[in-house]
Order: sequence, then C-alpha cells, then structure tokens
Amino acid sequence: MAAKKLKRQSEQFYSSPEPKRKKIDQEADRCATAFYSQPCESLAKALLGCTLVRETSPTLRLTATIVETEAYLGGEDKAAHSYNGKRTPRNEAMYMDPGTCYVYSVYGTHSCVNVSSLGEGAAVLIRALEPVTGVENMYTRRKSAKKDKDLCNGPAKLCQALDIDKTLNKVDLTSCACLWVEPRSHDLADDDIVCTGRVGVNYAGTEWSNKHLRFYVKGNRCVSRL
DNA sequence: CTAAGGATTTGCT
DNA sequence: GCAAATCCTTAGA
Repeated sequence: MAAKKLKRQSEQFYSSPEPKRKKIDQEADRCATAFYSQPCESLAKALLGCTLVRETSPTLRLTATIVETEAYLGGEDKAAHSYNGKRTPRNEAMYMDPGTCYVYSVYGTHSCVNVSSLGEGAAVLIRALEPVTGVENMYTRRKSAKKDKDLCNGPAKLCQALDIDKTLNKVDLTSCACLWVEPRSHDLADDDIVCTGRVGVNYAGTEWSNKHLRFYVKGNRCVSRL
C-alpha cells in the first residue's frame, strides 16, 4: 500500500519540471529553515563540512562536502550584488527566505551558487567542494579536470560538476527535491576554519575585499586557492 | 599572464 | 529602445 503510494508520488515528481519538484518523502537528513536562519557570516561557517546534494535523475545522486564559502552581507557590503539594498531581476533570490538558492551567471559562460541567509540581501557563496559520490559523472561535465580535486575547486567549477544552472535559481533548499544540503557528519572545530579576504572582488575596494568574509577548511586540498 | 564569453546592468537617446 | 561597460571565472599560453 505505502509502496504503491510512494511509486505514484515518485512518478509525479519526476514528470514535473525539475526546478519545481518538491520533496516527496522525508529526507533522512536535510538542513531546514532554522539552520539557514542565521546571520550570513555565521551561516557561511556553519555550511563548511556540510554535504551539498544534487539529484539529477532518479538514479543519479551527486554529493560533495562544502569546504569553502564566502559571506556577502548586503547593505554596506560593496562587494555584494545587493549592495546598498539594490534590487534587480538578477538578485531577487538574495532577498528571499533563508535557504533560497541564488544562482547567477558571470563572465557569460559560468554560473555560481549562493544560499540566502538571515538579513536583507545577505547570502553565502559556495566556492569549493570536495567530491564524494557521483565523481565519474562529474568528470563528464568537467572536461578539463585531471584530478578529483579539480572538479569542484572554484564557484563555477562546482556548478558545472553538479549540473547547477539558472534553472535552479530561487529554489527552496529546504524543500527542493533535486538540490539540498545535509548537516555535518563530523564535527569541525573553529580552529580548523581559516578566515581570509574574499576572492575576485577587488572592484569593491580594499576595505571590503580584505575583510575576512571568506572561510575554508584548513588544509583541505579542494579549496580554490591558498 | 591574457583571452574568451555572454548575461546583466547602466546610461544614455 | 539600444550601446557600452561590467563581471563573486576558467582554461590555456
């Protein structure tokens, strides 16, 4: 009986457009609204060590550990797309509920993925992952990657590896059935988190590019740069 | 180091 | 409306 119901739900689920899919059963472990509802810097650090899960088909699940993030605060933060409360069609997701996915394209060909946090226009950029499952499939999209650590060691690389593009903009990570985050399976001490200036934001001036709003797991081979 | 690349925004007419 | 400048990057000299 239950199995039949689940099968029907599953069929409905996979026949609807991917970004619109809602979860059909209890995920074993998925970060919920309470997790995302924390200040940007705090969420950026909390995401380290968590698992980003991307289901691209009924039979293919890609997972990778988050090892590098950056906080974009909105308001005074000149590096943020939402600087000074600016709203555009592009950055709407930054103002949506905590746990909303913000995917934007940069330099034309590349996508980057962020997670909305608590605060107006505040979001966390995911900069690097350590691949865990579905590695072979990642290589099919990451043509130039020679080693596993090259698959996801950059914000646009990870999007390509996990097949994340703008069709996933504005999805709710707490309910989307094809993309979500799972909590840390192991503890991560504060001592193992390195804080530095953010990458690629020199246009914002030294004050904001040097602020320690970039976080990565100390010693991890998959971070985008030293 | 530089070129590529196209979506997005801005600043005009 | 259209043209120009900008860009949270990557791959490959």
